[in-house]
Amino acid sequence: MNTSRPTYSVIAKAANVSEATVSRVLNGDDSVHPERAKRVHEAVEKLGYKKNRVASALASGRTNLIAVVIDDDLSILQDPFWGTVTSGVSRVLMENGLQTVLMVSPVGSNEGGVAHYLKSGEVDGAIFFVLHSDALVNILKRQGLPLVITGTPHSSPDIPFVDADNFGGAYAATKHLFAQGCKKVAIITGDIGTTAAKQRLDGFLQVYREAGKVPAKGLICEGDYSFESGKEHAKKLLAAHPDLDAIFASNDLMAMGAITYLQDAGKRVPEDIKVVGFDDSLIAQTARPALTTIKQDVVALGEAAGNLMIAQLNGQEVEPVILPTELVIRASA
Amino acid sequence: MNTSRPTYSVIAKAANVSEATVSRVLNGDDSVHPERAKRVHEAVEKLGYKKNRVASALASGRTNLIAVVIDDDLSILQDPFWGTVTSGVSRVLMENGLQTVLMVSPVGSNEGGVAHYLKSGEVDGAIFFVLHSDALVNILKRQGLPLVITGTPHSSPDIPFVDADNFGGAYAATKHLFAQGCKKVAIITGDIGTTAAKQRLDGFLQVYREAGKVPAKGLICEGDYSFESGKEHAKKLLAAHPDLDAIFASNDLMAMGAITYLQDAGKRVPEDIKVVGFDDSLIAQTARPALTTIKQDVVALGEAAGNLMIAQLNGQEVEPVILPTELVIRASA
DNA sequence: AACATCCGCGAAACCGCTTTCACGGCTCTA
DNA sequence: TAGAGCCGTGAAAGCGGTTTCGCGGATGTT
Repeated sequence: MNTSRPTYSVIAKAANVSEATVSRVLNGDDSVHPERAKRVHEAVEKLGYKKNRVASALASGRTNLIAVVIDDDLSILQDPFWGTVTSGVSRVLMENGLQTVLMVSPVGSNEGGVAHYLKSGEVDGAIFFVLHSDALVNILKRQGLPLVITGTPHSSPDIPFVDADNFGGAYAATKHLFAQGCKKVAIITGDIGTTAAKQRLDGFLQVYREAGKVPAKGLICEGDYSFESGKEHAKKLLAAHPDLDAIFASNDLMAMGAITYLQDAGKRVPEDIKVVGFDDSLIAQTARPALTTIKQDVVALGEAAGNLMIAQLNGQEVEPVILPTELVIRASA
Repeated sequence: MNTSRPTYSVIAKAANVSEATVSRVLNGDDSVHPERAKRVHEAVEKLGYKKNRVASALASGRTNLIAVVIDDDLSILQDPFWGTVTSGVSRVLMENGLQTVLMVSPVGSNEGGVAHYLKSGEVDGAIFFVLHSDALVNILKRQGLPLVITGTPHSSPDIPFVDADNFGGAYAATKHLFAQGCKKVAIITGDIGTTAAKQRLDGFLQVYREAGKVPAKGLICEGDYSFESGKEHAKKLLAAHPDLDAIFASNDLMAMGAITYLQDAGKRVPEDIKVVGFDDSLIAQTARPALTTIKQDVVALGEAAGNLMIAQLNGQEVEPVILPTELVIRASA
């Protein structure tokens, strides 16, 4: 910055008031006489004044920065899911005069760069994605930092979170397969360390339970959300259960992996084996056959997270938010 | 923040030195006697001191914040491409002690929130993605803000940028199709308002030129990077040119759209018509047939952008970076 | 031995805004 | 009409670092 910008002192002189008054006017304190307020506004306008947010942050203790912490390595942003959530968050925050600071890094220990940054009071709040451990979150909570978790936390009941209705989605997907007449329905779960994967498995099991059955041995496989893992488990499933007639995969990518293997193995989808995914991502629409899947409103998820943060900053009590999911029937089941 | 953290004054007392010395030690000024520096470090360690970055920013004029500006609406982050670039940027910046401030918003005018924010000196630099207009960039440039553009700028020759070798990639893709014996090769370009789309078209044309031919009328169509647009143009192409034997699409999504239409129209890919995409995104790998495409190292793109920013902050002269692209041969061509 | 240099260090000003505090002038009550 | 209570306002003290400036002593030069 070579061109120095005006400060309060300049504005104050131009408007013939004190700096304190300038501050009051610019922060919406209505105890200032309208006439003087008007003079201040005019001076601001005329001189093209922009408040220095850093100085403001130092003096007030509010930075207007919210951290979005993605507790994972970089590859995670290649999944459009988190990119989309992030944009939702970012938009809501921006509308409320807050900026989004993005931190993509395995949080792991409580002493890494991210932890350090969050604890050093440079942000007014933090929104976590893909939380692998509650340790840091609990520490921050204790420090009084407003927090929101996207996805269901493991063991921190008192931290506000937003999540999709994983259980309901998985239930609907599995129910749909049963309704199509499938007898032997398998599930490929996600990384079972995540609560979402667990909830989806629960939804799946619930359908079996209501039908008075239990899934045969080997029909429950633990994947890791990757294309390869879908392929691999489809192979194992088909080998162990030649009469398999449906697979519910915990995300679209694994569903695609499964379909790829099944087709290579000479099975027709959906005629021989039906497949349902989860997420309704782009690949679900471009796949052949187009993938039947569970749609989550990902932008809404981000917006909900942002709104939960705003509410907390305003001192409101907040409740966890569970967003509905929806079965999207396409060609694969 | 209820728990108040120690300040320089506390550290200074504990180490029995002045605040100035504490500052010097913590900023790596090696003119301090090792013995006293050691005392400072011990005090810092013992008291768990963390520097307040806001105060530091105010005093030094450096915020350690770099804006990543995506000049588009939210939907853009649903394209994993930008998410991936962002992670590359973020990692490099973080390694250099900088934080990433994400701003997803159509920049458009020079007076919106983003413009305001950038001009108010709260970031040490800005990296732009998907620039639709050079107006704001030129203003910021004039203010002396370090800038990096990801993608080739329209008309700002003096602003450092990073880009993939679009021309070379398109050239390789088209050349490959010719080498496979194709006679009638069409192109579906991206939004021709973007420099990348233009460069890809140029690469395509260059191959024709070298072969001493010109593409027949109607073989060049302008798409918009969407799946639908790929479908639509494939339809038009096939209608106008029943003997078409290859399509080069400017991104994978349009390539997939084209393949989808061709297959529905009873054409076999690659036997009847070969298709090449661009990006090597996830769908290229999951597609059936797997898509032959041009791979760009997207993470490297982000890292290059980050490094260009770091270099500028260090006062180094920087040159634009063009990253190589690579033909990935799969099943579709 | 006398004088110019250099070096490590602390005092203090400063970055630009926020917020407390107290003061002068007014209105209100008894 | 004197005392209490309000209100709009400015002076000034921070917020927590960074950086300039100059001092005292050690070193180097004739």
